[in-house]
Amino acid sequence: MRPVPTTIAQRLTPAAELFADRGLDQTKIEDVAEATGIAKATLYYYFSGKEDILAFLLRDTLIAVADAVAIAADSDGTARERLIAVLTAQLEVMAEQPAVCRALIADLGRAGRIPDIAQAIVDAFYAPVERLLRDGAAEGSLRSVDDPMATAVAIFGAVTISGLSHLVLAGGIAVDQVANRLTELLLVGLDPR
Amino acid sequence: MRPVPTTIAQRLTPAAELFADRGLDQTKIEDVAEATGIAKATLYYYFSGKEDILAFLLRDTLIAVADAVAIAADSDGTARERLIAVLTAQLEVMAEQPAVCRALIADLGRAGRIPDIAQAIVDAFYAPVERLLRDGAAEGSLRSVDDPMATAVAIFGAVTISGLSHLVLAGGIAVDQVANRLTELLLVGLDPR
Amino acid sequence: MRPVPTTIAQRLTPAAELFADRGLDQTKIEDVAEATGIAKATLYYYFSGKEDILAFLLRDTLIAVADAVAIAADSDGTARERLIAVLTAQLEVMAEQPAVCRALIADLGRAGRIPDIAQAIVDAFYAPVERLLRDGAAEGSLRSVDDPMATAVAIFGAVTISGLSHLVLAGGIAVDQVANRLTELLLVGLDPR
Amino acid sequence: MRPVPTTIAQRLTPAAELFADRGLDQTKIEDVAEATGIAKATLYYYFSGKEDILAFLLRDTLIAVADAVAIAADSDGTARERLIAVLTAQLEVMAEQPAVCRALIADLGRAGRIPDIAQAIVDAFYAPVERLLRDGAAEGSLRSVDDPMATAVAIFGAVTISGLSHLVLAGGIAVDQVANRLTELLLVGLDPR
DNA sequence: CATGAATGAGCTTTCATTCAT
DNA sequence: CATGAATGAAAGCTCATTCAT
Repeated sequence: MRPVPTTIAQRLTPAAELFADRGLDQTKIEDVAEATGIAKATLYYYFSGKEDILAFLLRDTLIAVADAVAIAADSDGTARERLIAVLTAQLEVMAEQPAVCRALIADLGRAGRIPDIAQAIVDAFYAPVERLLRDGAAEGSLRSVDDPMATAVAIFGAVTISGLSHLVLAGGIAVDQVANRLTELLLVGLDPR
Repeated sequence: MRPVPTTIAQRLTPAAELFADRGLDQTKIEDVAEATGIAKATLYYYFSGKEDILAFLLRDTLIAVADAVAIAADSDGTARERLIAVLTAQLEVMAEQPAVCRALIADLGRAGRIPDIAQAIVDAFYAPVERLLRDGAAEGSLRSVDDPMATAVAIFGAVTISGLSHLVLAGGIAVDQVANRLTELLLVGLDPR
Repeated sequence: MRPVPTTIAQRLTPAAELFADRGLDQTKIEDVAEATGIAKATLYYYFSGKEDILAFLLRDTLIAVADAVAIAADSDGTARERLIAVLTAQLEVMAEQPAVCRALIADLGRAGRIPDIAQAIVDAFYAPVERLLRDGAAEGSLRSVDDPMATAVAIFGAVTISGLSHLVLAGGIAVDQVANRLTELLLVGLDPR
Repeated sequence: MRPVPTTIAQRLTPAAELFADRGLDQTKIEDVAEATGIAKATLYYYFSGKEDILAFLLRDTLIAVADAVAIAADSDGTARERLIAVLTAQLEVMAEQPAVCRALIADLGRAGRIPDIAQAIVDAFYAPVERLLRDGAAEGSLRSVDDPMATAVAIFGAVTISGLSHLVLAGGIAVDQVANRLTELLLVGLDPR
């Protein structure tokens, strides 16, 4: 693929909306062309097809997530505190990039099949949480769990589906509120104190 | 739609595999015809199209989930105990119908857009959990949460994404193990005791 | 490929005209559809594409040539007489199927690249002539030549290019006249007697 | 068209290969650009399109043929001797410019449709042979034929198809050998002496 | 003079869908 | 009831072509 000029990359945002609303297959390249104002043939000049455009958008956002998460994960404080910061950071990026995130989650199946993207999901969501779970267990700020990766996956599910649900039903994420509730559920649990 | 004869319904299973593997749009009616051994035109005799076939499969499985969940939710014991039973029941059906469940979750976005199916998801997954959260809070077997529906959504995310992850990566779900880990995460939480 | 029904095969003749006039690439499938009255999608139902349609037509005609030539080659008489009969038969089929033959020769390069067709050309044109050259040399009715295959190729060139030239310039072949002249050139030669 | 600088003209040879191998339509301007190292837009600066590039190459070679043939046709000796010299000269140029010649013959149909080129073919191949046939008949060194032009066409067919066949199958032309065989066939004929 | 970037215009191809049998 | 045959409608993708630099 040719390097995508910023002028093109910037105008691509409306495409995410389209992909999120209708799904990849129900979005015609022509729709993307119309929505972005980029000629169909120009899209093909820079991308190999629809899937490549979606992947480009996802990659971009996943890198943003990974960056924000890395900062949160490497901040000061206990692993417990940093875990909260990480979940909040994840929700924050979802709130900022609603369209791409909806597209990502709604099409999880396909996204997972693009190896590039699958790896980026791991890097942005699973790996940092898993590491914090281990760190927390080691330092005593979090309970030790059997299989940190499996737990990270469950947390990913809780966070992203919650986020998606708010995006779809409420049109946006009240990050602090959602983060608080998720934190309470995941840290304190549902057992009565 | 004409009532689907059992002879047809039974041969439809391979279609779920197809939908799960490639997604609805990447699956041609012709593929379904070939995989099931039912002639293309015959499929059109009973269904209005691909989406209708998928909806038929999803509906079937969602009813199975709803039934199993209803039994678990209405069993004896505290709300806490019944919540565990419900999550286990959900995982059990996922383990029994892996293809349909993969299709359901991988295409969550689209599934949510079929109103029929959206309602069935609510009935099978959200509503019973929400009810138990309320019951548990009332009877004291579960901690009271601010927004039971939001919590139910988070739980749905944790359970289904965990289940999906196991289906895809491990090829199946070790129900008891997964249920135990999820129960621990969701009930006990990650805070050190 | 599906077996092509006779109803379809018969209506295909105008396509040969198109291919002959404009060449394969300058002929749109849509043109073929229009000229034959067969819907574009129906053409794709029976053929894998333009090239396949052309190959079908060529194959058909080459078989006709091969048949006519075989009869001529196996008739009574000396090899010399039968060679004349063969050349005449080749011209006769060219005269009967002008469009396909023009398409064949005008696109010799491409035709030669379809292995199927290349073989059919050998069977219909080269092989029988080569055999007669050998037979004639053996029985004494024809002069013995160094490399009968090379001579067969030269004869093929003289015959087909002559035929093509008449088809294009005169709109048809006066078979007897052309055959006589070619026979004289190839048998008697240009040397003064 | 702008006058083509020699620097450009020289680098054009690989294009002939492309045209010969795939045909004009199956060769993209981009392929030509890549094969020659001349930027696509630069090709458009000097030529009006693909066809024009091919015509340029053909014209060049046809002029070479015409020149070589004119020298042979105007040499000393009987018409019979000069005819042999002409055929040899034709084969010689084919041997020297195999790619262009393959492109010319393989696409005879199209080439004939470019008026410029059609005329050049007549000048290079038909006309000189026809003239020699007439001269030979007049001076008695060649048998008189009914229709010298038709005979010239047949000879053109025998020569070019033989040459093409050797180019394609043997990768080159053993000029003297091929010329000898053709001379024998065309002058002496196949009748036993 | 030469060219990288951008695009308009089409064409092939695919598929969901229908219907006569 | 079930289906093979046929097709309308669409869309992805390609490429020749142009221009600003």
